[in-house]
Parts: sequence; C-alpha cells; structure tokens
Amino acid sequence: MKIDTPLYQQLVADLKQSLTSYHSNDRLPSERELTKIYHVSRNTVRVALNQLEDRGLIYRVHGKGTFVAPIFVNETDLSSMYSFSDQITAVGMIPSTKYLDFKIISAQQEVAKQLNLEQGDLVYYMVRLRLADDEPMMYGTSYLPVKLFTNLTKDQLERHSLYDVLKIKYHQQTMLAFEDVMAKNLTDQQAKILGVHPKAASLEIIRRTINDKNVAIEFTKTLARADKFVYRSRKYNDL
Amino acid sequence: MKIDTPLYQQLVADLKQSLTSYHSNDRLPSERELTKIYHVSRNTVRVALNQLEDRGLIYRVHGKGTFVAPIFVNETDLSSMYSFSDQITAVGMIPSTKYLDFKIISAQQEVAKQLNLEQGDLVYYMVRLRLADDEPMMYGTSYLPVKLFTNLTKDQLERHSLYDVLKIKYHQQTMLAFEDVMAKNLTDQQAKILGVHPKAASLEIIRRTINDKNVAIEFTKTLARADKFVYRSRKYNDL
DNA sequence: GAGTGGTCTAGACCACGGT
DNA sequence: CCGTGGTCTAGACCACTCC
Repeated sequence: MKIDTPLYQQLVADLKQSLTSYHSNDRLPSERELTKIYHVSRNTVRVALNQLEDRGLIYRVHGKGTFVAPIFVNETDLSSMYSFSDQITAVGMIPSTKYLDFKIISAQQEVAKQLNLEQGDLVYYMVRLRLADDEPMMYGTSYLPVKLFTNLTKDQLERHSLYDVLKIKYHQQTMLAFEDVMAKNLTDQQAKILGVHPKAASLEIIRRTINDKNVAIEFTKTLARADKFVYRSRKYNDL
Repeated sequence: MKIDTPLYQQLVADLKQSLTSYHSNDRLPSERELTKIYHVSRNTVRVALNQLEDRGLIYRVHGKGTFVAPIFVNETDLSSMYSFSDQITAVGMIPSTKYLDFKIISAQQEVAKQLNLEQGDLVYYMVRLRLADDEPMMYGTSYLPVKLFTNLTKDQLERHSLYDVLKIKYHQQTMLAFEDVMAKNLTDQQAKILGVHPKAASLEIIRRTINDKNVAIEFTKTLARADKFVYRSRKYNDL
C-alpha cells in the first residue's frame, strides 16, 4: 500500500473491494462504525462514501443507513471511457489494444475543423481495436495535432494509455471533453471487425477533447458494441 | 429566504447566481475568502463548491484557485430531455404528444425494483409517442408511483409537460436523474410506430428519476430515432 | 429513545503554483 | 515565501426512521 495515498481514497478502494461480498440493498456499516473500524474521522468516511455514491455503487437513506446499490446492467459504462483498460480489468477480463493503423496525415475538412487547424496541418491518425479477453469490444479512429505532440510513437501508446501519455509526457492537464453519443447500424465491414452480426446496432461516440488552455487536442470516433456497453450519466434538473 | 435551507445549499444558490456576472475561466474568491464573506466554515464552503463542480459549473486547480467553467450552448440534444417540446420548438417545428396508453397497473419485478416499491404497488403506466410536425420522433414508456401522485390525469398531461405537472402540482424539486444510454435494433413493431425501416438502430434511454428526498418518482424507457437524435454530454478528465 | 445520515464548526497540516 | 486547494480531525446538533 502506498503511503501517501489519501486516507479517503484508501477507504474508497477498501470499501469497493468489500462491496463484492455484499448483495444489492445490503446495509453497510454506519458512518460512525466505519470511523471506529478504520480509525479515521467521520468527515473522511463521508468523503469516501460520497465518492462511492457518485459512482453509483451505494446509496444512502436518511435515518436508515447506507446500502449497496442495485446493479442495473451488466454492461460496462462507456461514459468514463478514458480508462478502457481499468474498466475491463475491473470486471476480471484482460484488456488489449490492437493498432490497425498509425501514421501522420494532413488534416482535411471535418478533422481540421474539429481540431481547429488549417487544412493540411499534420495530424496523427490512428485506428485502434480494443479487446477484452481477445474479444473485440470497441473500434475507434483518433486524430491528434502533430505540433502539440511531437515524437508520439506507436510504441509508447502500446505500453501506456493514450491519456497517460498525454498527461505525463506532454503535461496536458484538466482536459475537458465534449461527447456526442449516437446509435448507428454497423456496416458489414465494421460488424466483421467487431465480430457481431451485420446491421447490428452500435453506440457511436464522437469526442472532442480540449486542454486547460482551450486548445483542441484530440478528435475521436468510436464504435462500441451495443451488447457490451452503456453510456451512463446523471443529470440535475434544477439549473 | 427559507430559514431551514442548509447553509451550503444557500451558498450554492448564491454562487450560481453570481456566476452569471463572471466570464469563462474567471477566478472565484478563494475558499478562505468565501468563509469570511458568508461567515461559514471552510468545510461548508467546500461542500457547496463540490456541488457546483459536480454540475460542471466550476473547476478547481490545486495551488491556483477555483474558476468558472467554460459555457456551452446546447443544440437539439437528448441529454436535457426534460423539455422535448421546447427543443422541438427551438428548431422551428411543432411538437405534439400522443398518448398510446394511460392506466394504473400494479408494479412487477423491474419496475417495482427501480421505483423502490413492493411488488403489486400501484403505478401509472403510460406509453407516449412524441412527434415533430406530425412525424414520429420518440417512443417511450413511463412508470410513476400512484401514492406519490394521486389524481394524475391524462388530461393534465396533454396540457402540460410531465415535469411541469410534477413540479407545480406535486411540488417535486431538485430532481436528479440517472440515465443509461444504449443502442438497440428496433423490433419490427417499434420500427413501424417510429416510421423507420425494420432493424434500424435507435437510442434507448433508461431513466430513473429521484427527488430531493432520494425517493424514486419516475422510471422511463425511451426509444429515440437514431437519425434524429444525439445524446450530448461533456466531461472533465482530471479526477 | 436509540441509531442513522445530514449539516456544520474551528481548527490543523500537506501539496501545489507562482513570486 | 505565501496563497491556493486537498486532506483530516474531533467534536456538535439536527432530521429522519424505526421500535
């Protein structure tokens, strides 16, 4: 166990682990009990529980207790897709990524527009197939401006996640993404790549990511198998 | 001003209001400054700021400060679906809703579970077809607990939006919705109702809405034409 | 009344960003 | 170095649920 991990994060990890041995709607130990078990303050317990509540793993009822949230679907959540690997690992499968293509091309039309570049500016073009236990899950095309990420190599990307590379090597922080989620019938070719029947429905996610300076850094189209993925979100009505 | 509104909620409301006079990426007063301005503890300030951050209105940078999040304009978009009529009107078409069914039934299995009811508890069951310029757009089934909304009539719903009725007649406030977005191939029957070709892809949105007391008030499944709708969202990457 | 989550206080030290 | 947000403590009272 790392020493400088915040207490509440350790608590989150520990509770998340122990959730696996509970059933839906089981009651967790009360907040005051957790303070005794983990020797932390109640505030720390609540911060940790807030995290789990935000992720939809637990729910609280005033005066009654904290409970294990029912599982709505088996599918993996697409909405926090930055860590495909983590998500797949979390459900006990082995993730992998196959680079079907990786090269530098000049940006045209839509890509140039989305990345706020001039026509002809150079961009990385990559086509990736994501698999879980060697079964195809998602298929995506990404574009990144070369001038922002010089010396980006396929080799790096095969060793680390794209977002890790952008964060660590290129110091891109506080990224904001706009996502459009659509339903599409797969083409025969796409269906073949993803190993599903022709004309099957799929979730298409188009994402445009900008950094903290409002500069576009990535434009991606992803096709995800409709039988494996859900895009989960939460909305507040009072704004 | 209500007297028993939690301090942090008053703070949220007040800050949300003052955000309108800021520009994107402006810096807010620091947390310690806010404690002095509002005469509350720093913890209370942070709880309030957490709310605003969750809703995407602000973002924080360690060591620098708290900032106003960039503003976005919503286009025809499924993700703020509470006002189908407004959205359709906004693009210059005439919205209408056809009630294909409206009755009271007893909740079974999934519906009872999602609404946190006992099996057999009564629920309103309604099937609605939404049209724009008389062209079918969306098709949805909704369930609401009868015990929360006595005397809900089809007549009211045909005159006002569901959420307006819940808000004004039943005083439901600060609703939170969990949505799962999926891609589905339409059945032949569904395709016929929506006027698209058989096996067409569609966006399915399953929504569970709770009020400010954590009580489930609505469970809805909606099928939206894939050629007409997009589910748009935005996400921050740096948690 | 006892136990729960919800709210709140007044401190403290750490990690980070900029001067 | 100082000011920022991030984490954490040890209390307190309120609002709610159940018996």
